[in-house]
Amino acid sequence: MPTVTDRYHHGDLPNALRRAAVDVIGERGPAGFSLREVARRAGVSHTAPAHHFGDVRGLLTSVAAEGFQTLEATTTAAAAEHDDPVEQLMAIGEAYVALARSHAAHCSVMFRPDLVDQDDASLRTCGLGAYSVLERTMRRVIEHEGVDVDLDDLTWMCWSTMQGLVTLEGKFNALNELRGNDPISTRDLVRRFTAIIVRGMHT
Amino acid sequence: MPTVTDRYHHGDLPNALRRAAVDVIGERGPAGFSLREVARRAGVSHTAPAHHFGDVRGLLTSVAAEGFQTLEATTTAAAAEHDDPVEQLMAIGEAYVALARSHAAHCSVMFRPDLVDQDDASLRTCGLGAYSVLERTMRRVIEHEGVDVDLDDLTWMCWSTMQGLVTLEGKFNALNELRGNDPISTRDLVRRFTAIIVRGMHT
DNA sequence: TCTGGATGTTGACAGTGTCCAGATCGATGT
DNA sequence: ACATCGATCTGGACACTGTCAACATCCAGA
Repeated sequence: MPTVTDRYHHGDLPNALRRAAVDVIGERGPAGFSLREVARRAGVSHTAPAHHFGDVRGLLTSVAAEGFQTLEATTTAAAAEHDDPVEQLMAIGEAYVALARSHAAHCSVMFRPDLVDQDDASLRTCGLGAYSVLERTMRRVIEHEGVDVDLDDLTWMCWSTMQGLVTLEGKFNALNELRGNDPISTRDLVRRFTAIIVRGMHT
Repeated sequence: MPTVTDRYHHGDLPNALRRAAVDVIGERGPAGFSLREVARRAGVSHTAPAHHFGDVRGLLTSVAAEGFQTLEATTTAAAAEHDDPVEQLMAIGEAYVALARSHAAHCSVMFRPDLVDQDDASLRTCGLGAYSVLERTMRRVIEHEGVDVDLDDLTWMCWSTMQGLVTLEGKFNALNELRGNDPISTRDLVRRFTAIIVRGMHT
């Protein structure tokens, strides 16, 4: 009985290619990405990906969109475990930095305009979905704190801080080690940063 | 009389290669970078760069280090134009986002572990130099505000927020446009984010 | 002066993305 | 049942890439 990979028509090649792409990026980084290597791992000819994604950029765009989808899913789930809005905000932050670890390949592509088609409709939709989770929570935080501040400002500041933390984490740890300090928990850092934002929104 | 580029020995090839590399990255993005194209623009054979930078990673590492150097220089100059520590902090933030525009090529490489040798000694030195400018100013802010908070925490939060702002700026503007809002000045955003951090450091 | 090391060149090799023509399959209509 | 057509996949080709080895050129110090 032929398995699904033996057949001329793969069956679900797009998903298989996405998984292979994530593996390759995870091992070699986005710079070492190779479309042919991806095809090889999916057990398919080197031109097969083009029929589904057009272009290397198309495949990476699809990976990025998948990243935003799981970001929306995990942050939604994390927020749902708390009632207090501030705790929800912290949980979202923790989920964000956790995702940067568990899905490093996706995250290393999501904000890279040179690798991804920023105008792709599904990418924009998925990005917006992830944003609205944070925005919804931030709205509740603002109400809970009873302050009068711009929702978009706060939402973007929160996202910026988390994203910056993720990209600078390496340098942060390097400096910490250089100075002989104890290693710092990124989760704790997220909580302290979030606390500063919440306090700082009061006039 | 032969110009410097006519001679067998270029004279200052490393700098010429760095400049060419910055041009290429600026036009094609870090993903479209090509060592041969850089050599072509410098008017030199395709293997010449190897003698100065070893491989492509070496050249990009050098570009990144240069980026940190000019970051240190511009933030230092920006801070020197004010006396009030909080104003200095804001000026540093403005200089940071300005650098992301004026030196987009450098910035698109500085925090990319897959493109750059993070263990390179000169890169680490330059990165530390840029960090210490922000740290010095943040120390003054903390004293000025008379609060008792961890200096490293605040410094990294400030850097994270600025860095996140720069990488998310595109998505931010896209959403803003989608909702039909007026375009937002990134400089104003930096000032508001900084103000939140300064307020939030009070217990 | 000559000699060694730094600097730059040429040629080669495997690997890459994309285009093109063709092969194979599955669903659809008769 | 069967022909057909579009979707899916293959193989070959092309220009381009990074790196290696062997060679050429030049400068500086013994």
